Amino acid sequence: MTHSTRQGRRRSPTPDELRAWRGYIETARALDARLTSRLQKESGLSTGDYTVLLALSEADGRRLRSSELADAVGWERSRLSHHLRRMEDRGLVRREECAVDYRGAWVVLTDDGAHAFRSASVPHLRAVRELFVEALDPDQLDQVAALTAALRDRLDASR
Amino acid sequence: MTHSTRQGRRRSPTPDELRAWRGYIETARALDARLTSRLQKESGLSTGDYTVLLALSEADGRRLRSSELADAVGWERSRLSHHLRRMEDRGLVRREECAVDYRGAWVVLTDDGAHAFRSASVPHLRAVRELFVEALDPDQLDQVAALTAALRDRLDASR
DNA sequence: GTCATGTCGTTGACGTGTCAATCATGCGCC
DNA sequence: GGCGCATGATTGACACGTCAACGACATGAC
Repeated sequence: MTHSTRQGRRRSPTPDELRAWRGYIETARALDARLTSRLQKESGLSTGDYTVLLALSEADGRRLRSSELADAVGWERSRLSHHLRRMEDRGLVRREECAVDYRGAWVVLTDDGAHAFRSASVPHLRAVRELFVEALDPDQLDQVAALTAALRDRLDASR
Repeated sequence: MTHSTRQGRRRSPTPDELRAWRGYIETARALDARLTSRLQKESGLSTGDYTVLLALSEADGRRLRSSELADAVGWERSRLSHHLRRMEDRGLVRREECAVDYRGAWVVLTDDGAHAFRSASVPHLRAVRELFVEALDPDQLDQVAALTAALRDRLDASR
């Protein structure tokens, strides 16, 4: 497929550029929704649950301080706090007092949480492979990596 | 950048493949969040509002049936209904009875809605250009189009 | 010690998204 | 006309995300 000639810097995106943009963002959203739905059906977990459980599984003693966990998954504290409350209600994690700094708290992976993560992991990775990895050829996978790096650079540069 | 050799079909994604996946989905989410935040600050609209207003602006008589609008923006009816209630509360759209089919309803763009859309449009398109179009070179824009088409095909095929 | 200030984490309010249930109307069929 | 079913749209319940405000503790200056 070819592209329109580029316009001046002040112009609005061309129709082709807008199509690329819409395709990009809508496909990502659709993929995300599908993965979320499969994970939910197969394991009763959300992608947020999965992300948190993965980080805790890899942590020393299967526990992290709340702020460490927030950094590990790249979430805001408030978002994490809300999510942990829901996960704690379902018995996936547990909060414990932190004797070193009484402002803080440990987030501990429970046995139920560890089990849920193990059960979810294989079908989830299979879904990632089926819907993303296998949809692209090796060159395209490299292109994705380059593209996302470029987009992320621009995003970071303009923050 | 090079990629690992591909593994058998049953294997989990390789670390490189997982990195590509995470990069893809997280970059898309970050971009989406940034665009949403800019649109909100500059115009007081959400991306959902913008999508709805765009579809209505282009419609004959600046009005669409609820179901036509749902198709135009690719949303579930329920989602659209919730969103329209909030937009109606803010005076951006109005619902009218449909005399042809009393089950249905017209969704009508109000003058306030049209004005909000016009004000939002230029800064929003500028943001898309700055954060997406200009971050990529022309080849990469073509690659995005091809990539998303491949991903979407796979998504549709496995539905 | 105490006061100001910063950090850790939670909470409430609210916008957003999904799912299942519901309600009313249209429509074909007898 | 009346019955059954499909369709248009809304609703309620709940999960999720952001923002701003807050309470509790830590820390350094004095």
